[in-house]
Amino acid sequence: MSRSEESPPIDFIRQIVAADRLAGKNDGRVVTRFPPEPNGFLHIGHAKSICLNFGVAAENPAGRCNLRFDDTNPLKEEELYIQSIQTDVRWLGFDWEDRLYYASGYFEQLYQLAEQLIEAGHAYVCSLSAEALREYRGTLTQPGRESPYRNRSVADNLDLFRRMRRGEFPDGSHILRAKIDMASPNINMRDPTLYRILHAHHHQTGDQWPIYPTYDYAHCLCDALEGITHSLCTLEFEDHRPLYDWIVDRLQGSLGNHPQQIEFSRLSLEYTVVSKRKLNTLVKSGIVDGWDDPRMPTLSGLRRRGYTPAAIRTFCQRIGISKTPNNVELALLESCLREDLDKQAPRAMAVLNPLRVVITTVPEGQVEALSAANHPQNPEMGLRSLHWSREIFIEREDFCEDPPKQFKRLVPGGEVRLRQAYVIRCDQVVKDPQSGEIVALHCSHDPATLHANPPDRKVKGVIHWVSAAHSHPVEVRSYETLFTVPHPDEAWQGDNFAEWINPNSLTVLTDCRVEESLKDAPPGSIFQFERLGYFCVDSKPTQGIPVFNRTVGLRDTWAKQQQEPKG
RNA sequence: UGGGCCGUCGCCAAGCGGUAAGGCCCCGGAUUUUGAUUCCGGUAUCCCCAGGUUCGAAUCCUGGCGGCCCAGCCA
Repeated sequence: MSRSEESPPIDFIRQIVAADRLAGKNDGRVVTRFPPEPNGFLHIGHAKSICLNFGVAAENPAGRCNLRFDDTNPLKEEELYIQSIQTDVRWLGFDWEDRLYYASGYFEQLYQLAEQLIEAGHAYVCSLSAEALREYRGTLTQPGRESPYRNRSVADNLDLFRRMRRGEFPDGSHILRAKIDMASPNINMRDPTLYRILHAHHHQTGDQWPIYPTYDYAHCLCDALEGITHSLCTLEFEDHRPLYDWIVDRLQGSLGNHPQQIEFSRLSLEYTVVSKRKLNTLVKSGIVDGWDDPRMPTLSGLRRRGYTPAAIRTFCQRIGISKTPNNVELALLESCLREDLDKQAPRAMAVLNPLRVVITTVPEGQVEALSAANHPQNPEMGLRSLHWSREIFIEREDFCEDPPKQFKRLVPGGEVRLRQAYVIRCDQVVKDPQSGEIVALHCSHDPATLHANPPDRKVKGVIHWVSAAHSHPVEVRSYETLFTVPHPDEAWQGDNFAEWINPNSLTVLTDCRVEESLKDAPPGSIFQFERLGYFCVDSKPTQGIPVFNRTVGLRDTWAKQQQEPKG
């Protein structure tokens, strides 16, 4: 565990957990769960919940966190997601050991418990249509009305419910409802639906069930059945807590424990959306390449982009846990990323927009081996070799004929250091006679400057380079945010999202060169291209030249200065 | 005009009646063969507003204002 992950901050949830343990509540046990619905890929918002739930468990002696698929809606869920979710949670660095559960694994128990509720007069079968049900519910400001089926006898309810289970009724013809209070100011308490008829194939239970429990009914009971002590969820479930408690209270005799639901605010991140529905729209509309497109905030997208699990964990720790509505700046995520990558990533040189440079002082055919440190601060990362020869490439923007003030790169007649190599001077600029475009530079090098600075003069600039003959062609994909506005969730109403899509979210550079040591870098491996940023080898197989994804740029104070209007 | 929740620096976020932590961003400066990293230093007399209680309030009380969530047989 890295330094930045040493001491998790004590947020209000951890305070409650600590106080409960001190008070001896739940015999000191701390059991949490991460309960995703397998209807999409996990994203950065889920990471917050995963880090919280697994984190709280890990911080407490004998604490445990279960992974439980909340699979009560077969219409929306798929086996595919079950696999990807497990991959992502493991990748993030968490382990549920042998505690992998499914809400569907409790279907029989949930059914029996429902019969108990009916027998105790707490639930009834309602035969109102969906539309009628809506009318009877009332509105935010007006109370609802009691269903005409509300006072069916226990025997009738039991009979009907059993027949629902046997599959005797068509979808939508009946539901099982809790008998609570149609006049409650909390709409969730107006006789909420517990079971619906759905003749649908379930990815886990097959065609065993023609009825399925709702979230409100299943979630609290699964928690209780698993011995969850602290059921952590996002703020929108706050209004459901009275129902959660109501159900568990009615069935307490059969359950034995009563988990405590605690809500925290969900993550919202600048310039991105974190809603499965909206992410799905981006995928379906072809705006992105898939759920793992490097621009997506999904864990699979972030992984492909080059984000590390440690960076995401640190991020989740730094944003904290609270109930405040938030919109976290991208800068914080990127800062966590750079912090981790700076330590981890071996350095290398790559030129994204090559400009040919002929070193006239190096004879044709001469090659000199140079060695370079893989990390400037960490000698343990070793050395690699580079080859110095007559023709090299430098970055086009590292040369300027008419430089702005403070420009410390290469200019006509001026000197710069080539990183890990010699100081060169630009003697001649070669232009295309037709277009006037600069096609090459003729430079001379100072052979005394390999590991030493010239004693008689100061060379301010250092630029990166690759040997023309020894470097390899690669494609580089550079990314920007998917949206042009910092709060796309607010702007995105209905299907107007196209107007907020950033047309420059992907830039493909096909004429890049990387140094020789990167020739066979495996997919997923990540490097710092010096002076440019962090880049990783794309993990999707490609035919043709290798593809590098730009994970994130280096902090660039020069670029920032250039953009700013003077004064 | 129903109910629930939230409001501390540009963005997160501590604070739990004793006189505003920290991180990110930002601004200086030092070191640097990455305009990177690292390192120093700076940045809320004030905590949505207005009253009140108190020797003392961001923390307690009252009243406002602003924001978010809820009317799926979704989760």
